[in-house]
Amino acid sequence: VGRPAQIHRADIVRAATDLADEGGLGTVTMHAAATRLGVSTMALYRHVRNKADLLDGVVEHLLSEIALPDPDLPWQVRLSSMAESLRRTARRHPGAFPLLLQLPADTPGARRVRQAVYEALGEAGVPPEQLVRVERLLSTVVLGFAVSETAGRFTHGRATSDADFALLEELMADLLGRMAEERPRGAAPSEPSGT
Amino acid sequence: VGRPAQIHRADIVRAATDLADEGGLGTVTMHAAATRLGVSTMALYRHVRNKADLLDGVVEHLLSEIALPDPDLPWQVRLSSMAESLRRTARRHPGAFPLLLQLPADTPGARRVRQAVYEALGEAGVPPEQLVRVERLLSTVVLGFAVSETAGRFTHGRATSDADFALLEELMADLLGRMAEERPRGAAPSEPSGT
DNA sequence: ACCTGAACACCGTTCAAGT
DNA sequence: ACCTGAACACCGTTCAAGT
Repeated sequence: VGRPAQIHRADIVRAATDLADEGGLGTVTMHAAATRLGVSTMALYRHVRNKADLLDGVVEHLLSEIALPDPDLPWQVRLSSMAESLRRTARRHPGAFPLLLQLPADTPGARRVRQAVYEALGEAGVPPEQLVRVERLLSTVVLGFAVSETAGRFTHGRATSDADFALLEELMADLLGRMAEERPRGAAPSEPSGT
Repeated sequence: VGRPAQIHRADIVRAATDLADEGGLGTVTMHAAATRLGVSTMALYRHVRNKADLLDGVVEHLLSEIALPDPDLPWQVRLSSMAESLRRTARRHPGAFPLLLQLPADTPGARRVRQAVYEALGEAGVPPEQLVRVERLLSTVVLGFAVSETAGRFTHGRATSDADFALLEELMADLLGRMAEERPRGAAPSEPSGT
């Protein structure tokens, strides 16, 4: 009656994330995570509902690593820096990252990032009724790129990836220019910018 | 000595694909595929090297379903029709499709589609030394969209997806316009077109 | 040549039992 | 309250054996 917990949910999530990054998603196992924590497999079930819940935790952990930029920076810089932060997270977690593209993005961590994108897009002049749609499209494009870059569909080196991403950013800047016909704002309209 | 085979690789691949589409990738099991074919689990190992090889087969099967358009059609129509065919394949195989984004695209089936895209892009006026790069970017964008649309990251209906995809096509048309500065070809340059 | 039974080392999960 | 041992129903894979 009243034993202090030896492990916490965050420990298990971290162990699972590390396993995925070291050996791929297939090596993420209740047994392996428990062993890594020096505890029996069954002990995990006091802290996570089941394996699916554990993987949700991993996704949430990845999202929490995406840095939100200073809101006082110009919107182009903010979008661009969030996209870079997402790519860095993907590179840090090549095994676990593909989960992001497959789970419905409706968790607190996902909303946190999305909200910051909405604000930048608003300043960019995207009309409010188009915000949801534009964010969805941009995040799909960036996520798809990051997963491809990370999960092995691309085989070339970093320099090529960076150049490709720069081209993708130009494309997205074009989209923003196209969406922001009303409400002119202080941005140079044809500058290769955001997200 | 000399017993006629009861099952063939194609049967196993089809069974695995059906399982994935009905119950998700997690339900694809050597046991389940064998049961579906009315054969013992171990019989499969005469026709596929292991489970990874089976999943490669599934990817190849999906790629084979992407229809290549008549080469005499205008390049815009061809790109657009290949993209639509890919989306249809994704919708037909929601469980298995995400595999496409994660496996290196270096199989005969992948090359077959890629080659057709190269040809269309060439006619669009993309300079030869940019072909590989542009194709890579376009396929990443379309694949990322199709996986998101299919694997549950989006929760809205078909109409919204179609509208989003139309916007994505405009984006890609912008890219082609930007890449095709030399070698003017017979295309209307600002028409919402390809891939 | 093709298929199968038995076996092995692993999975996820539950439940009663220990402290 | 937290952890564990034993147990169950499942995995992928190998190998010797059947026809």
